Amino acid sequence: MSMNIGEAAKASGVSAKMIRHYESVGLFPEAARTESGYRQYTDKEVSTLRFVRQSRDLGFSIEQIRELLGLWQDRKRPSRQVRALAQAHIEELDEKLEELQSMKATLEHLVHCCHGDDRPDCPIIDSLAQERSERERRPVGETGKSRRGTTGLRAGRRGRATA
Amino acid sequence: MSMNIGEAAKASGVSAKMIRHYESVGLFPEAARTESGYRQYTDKEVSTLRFVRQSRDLGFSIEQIRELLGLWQDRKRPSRQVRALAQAHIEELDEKLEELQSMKATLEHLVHCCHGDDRPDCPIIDSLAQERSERERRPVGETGKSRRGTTGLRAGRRGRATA
DNA sequence: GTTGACCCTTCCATCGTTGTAAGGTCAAGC
DNA sequence: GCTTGACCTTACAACGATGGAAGGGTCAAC
Repeated sequence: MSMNIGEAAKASGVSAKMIRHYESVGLFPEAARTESGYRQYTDKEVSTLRFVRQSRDLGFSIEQIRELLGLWQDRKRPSRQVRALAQAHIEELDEKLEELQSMKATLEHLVHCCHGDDRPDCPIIDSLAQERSERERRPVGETGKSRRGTTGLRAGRRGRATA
Repeated sequence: MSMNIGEAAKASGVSAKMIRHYESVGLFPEAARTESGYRQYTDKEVSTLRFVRQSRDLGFSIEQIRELLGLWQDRKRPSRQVRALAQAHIEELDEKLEELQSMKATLEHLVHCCHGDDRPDCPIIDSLAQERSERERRPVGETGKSRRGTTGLRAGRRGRATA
């Protein structure tokens, strides 16, 4: 019924490290402690940890999970809110997917063009070295606010892969 | 022919900030300086910056770009090497794509199941709260080395999204 | 009473990029 | 000459989620 952090980690699938981290950023209320300072977890808290883990597995951010937890614990939540959150996340995923797919398509095209032998001639290198007109890059700061990257590969992207 | 960092940034599409950063991590030789310490760039260096930028746009990491730059500057490189680098990167992209697509599919299924109205009943929340057997999660540390996450969404993932 | 498995906190690293702070330089206008 | 503003400099912190290590305390078994 009551367990140390290691056991809670095993039972929930969230590492002890991350349990402490979630507590420190307030995703979790501080756990009860024994006299010697060990954190103690109940089955209920393990369930919450499991909820967090499932959400992480679906790619939700900490902030989104904070909202999801709130909705979960609110028995009167309108399911519309949950659905909207999920829908918004799908759209984020779509943006990332698009960007990755665009990169992949460009790379595949280039790889296809490159004979890949002992000769130095290489369209991949040539393409990377090639100048591109301003028009081929999305202008910087077009929205006024610097748009965050969407792939997670990198922050602050503003271009689009082109062959 | 010779310009300050701001102009080089504009001409290459790499921010002044990042130019300094690339220099500091040794992706670049240190730029020449004026008496007062301002960095000076030639057109040739701007070309290199442009090369870096194009590579970043295709999602190559700094280390990969380091290799690409080496190959670019080696006029005798075998195109095979460039192609292998690109191919490897495509495979990385594929891993990320798969993970994101898996998340998206799960979310879409859940969103589809949720009526999304004023009622609190919500299969999305239910699914997140649901316990999953150990078998449904990839065991931790299966390869001996903790495998790095592939999405960039998060580090150290070990699970797979399931509906 | 020692050993080993666990727990504690704090700091550091990753990755690429942006932001901020606190200052120096330079060219133009007055 | 002096101010102004745009530019440059460095150094530091932040993001996001996680892992790792250092340096210590606790607990149960032997």
